[in-house]
Amino acid sequence: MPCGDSCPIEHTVNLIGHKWKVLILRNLHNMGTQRFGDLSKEIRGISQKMLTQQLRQMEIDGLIIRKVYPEVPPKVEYSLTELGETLKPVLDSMNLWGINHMKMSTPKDVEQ
Amino acid sequence: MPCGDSCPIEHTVNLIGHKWKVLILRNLHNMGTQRFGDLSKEIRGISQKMLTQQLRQMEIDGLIIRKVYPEVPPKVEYSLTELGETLKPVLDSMNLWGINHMKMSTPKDVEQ
DNA sequence: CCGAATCCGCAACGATACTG
DNA sequence: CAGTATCGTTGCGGATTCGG
Repeated sequence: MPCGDSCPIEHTVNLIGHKWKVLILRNLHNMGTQRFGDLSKEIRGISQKMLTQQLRQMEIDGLIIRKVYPEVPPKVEYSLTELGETLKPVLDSMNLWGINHMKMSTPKDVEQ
Repeated sequence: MPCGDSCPIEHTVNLIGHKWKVLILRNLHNMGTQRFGDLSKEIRGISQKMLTQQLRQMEIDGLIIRKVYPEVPPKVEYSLTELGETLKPVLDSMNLWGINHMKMSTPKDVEQ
């Protein structure tokens, strides 16, 4: 992995070119600040380890903010940074494409 | 495991929510039809196995077309399908985000 | 109790060598 | 040239455990 960021889209891909990251960002965009448990429940299919791992990396990359409340029971909230907010057009385009090209197994049942 | 196409963006992610797929699509978009060796050289960092694997899946998903020339030496060309072409807005938004937020000397593009 | 860390089994991945 | 085969390594999911 010599390069990685030689092209603009490669930079983007290195930050959000991962299935779970996109879904996490989608959740934070739609729902706003969310707790770990909320994300875990909403994004069913993701393991706790994967969720933690991706959240940590996205925090390092400056896409999200991790706020820990030193309380009992533990409470950790995740929210988008300004940089994370700027990804909205990308998420929107992906969402729009999904709407237009999803296999309509149940006709005209496209909820949006 | 209802791996999810319950949401539009999940459908998109299931098709192109992978680092290499995005880069492959980017190449086919920018360069047009390309041979296996071309993709392998342009997308340095990807292994042949990974390239083959992702190309096969994208062919199954109807994003690209694989054209084999029954010759010696072998010649295989990959190109975008109509469906694959429709992903251009998504790739463009990712590329645009990369341009605006890549850590480089874009003087004052960072403002939005 | 919630969020994260640990161990383990398995699938994915990279590098190399080989084939048609 | 365009893959396939094999192998060693890494990454991931699941269950369990820790820690506040």
